Amino acid sequence: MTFDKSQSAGYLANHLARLFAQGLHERIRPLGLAPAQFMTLLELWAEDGLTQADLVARLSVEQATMANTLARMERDGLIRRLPHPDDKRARRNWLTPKAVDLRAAATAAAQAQNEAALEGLTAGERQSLLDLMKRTIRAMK
Amino acid sequence: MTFDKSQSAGYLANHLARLFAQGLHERIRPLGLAPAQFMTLLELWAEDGLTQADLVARLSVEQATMANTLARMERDGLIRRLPHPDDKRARRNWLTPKAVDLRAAATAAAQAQNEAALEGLTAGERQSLLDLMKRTIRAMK
DNA sequence: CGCCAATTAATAGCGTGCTATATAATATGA
DNA sequence: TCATATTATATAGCACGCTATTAATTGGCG
Repeated sequence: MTFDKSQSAGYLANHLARLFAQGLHERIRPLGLAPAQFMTLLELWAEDGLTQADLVARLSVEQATMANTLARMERDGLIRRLPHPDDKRARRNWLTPKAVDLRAAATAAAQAQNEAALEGLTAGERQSLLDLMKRTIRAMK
Repeated sequence: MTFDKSQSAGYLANHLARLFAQGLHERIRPLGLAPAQFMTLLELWAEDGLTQADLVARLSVEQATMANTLARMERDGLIRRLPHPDDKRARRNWLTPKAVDLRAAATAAAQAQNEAALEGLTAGERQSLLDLMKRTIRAMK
C-alpha cells in the first residue's frame, strides 16, 4: 500500500477541480460561456481593455492557453481585439455589449456553484479550506 | 466587487489542480508517463486486468476519457488489452513488464510532489485540507 | 425463443491546459 | 546607429477532460 489516492492531495485536487469545472460549465452553458471564458471575463469586467500579457499575469495561465481562449471569445462575440495604440505587437481586448450584459447572471451562477460545493461546511471550515488551498498554491508556484 | 476570485473555492481548486498536475508531469515525464496514465496505473498496480468500465468506476472519469487514456497507454507500451473471456464486448487491461517496473519510481515522484506542495503545512493542517477537499467532493458528486 | 433494454467500448467534436517554436516589434547598450 | 536581447502574440502538437453518438453484445422477460 505505497500510495493511497484518497489520501493524496494531488489526486483530490484534481477530482475537486473537475467537479467544480463541470458544475460551473453546466450553469453557464445556457449563457453561451465556458469556464475559461468566465475566468477571463472576470478580469475584463474589473478592467476592460487588458492585453493578452496582462491577462496571462493575472490568471496564471500560459500565454498560449490565453491566446486560444481569447480567440474563442472573439469567435463567440464576447470581445473585440483592437490594436494597441503604443505597441504594434500588442492588442487590447475589449468587452462587447453582450459580454458586459452577462456579468450578473454569470457571477450568480459561479456563486451558486461555490455555494453548492461548500454547503456542508461551516463558515470557519470554508475559510480554512480557502486558506489551506492558497498556501498550497503558494508553495508550488 | 461581486466576485473575488481569490476567495472563490472553484477558482482556487482549478489553480491548485493545475499546479499539482504540472509538477507531477515534470517529475514523471522522464519515466515516459503523463498524469492520467499514472492515475490509471495506480489502479492496475493494485489489481491487474481491470476492464475499462472498472477503471471508469474507480477513477470517476467519463468512459470516453478513459478510452482515450487507455489507447495512449497501449500506444506507449504500458498495457495490453486482451479480450475478456466471458464478454465479447469487453477487454481486460494488463500491465506490461515495463509498466510493472515503473511502480516504485512513479509513486516516489507523486509522493515527492505532494510533499513539495504541502511542505508549509503541519500534519494537522494537511489532514484538514484532505478532509475538507473530500467533503467538498462528496457534496458535488 | 425472440424482442428489448442495458451494458461495453469506440469515435467525433470541442474546451482548456501545457511545451516548444516562430515572427514581429520594441528596447537596450556598445 | 546597429546589433542584440526582450517582449507580445500566434501556431503546432499533444494530454486529458467533457458530451453525444454509434456499434456490438449481453441479459431479461414475456
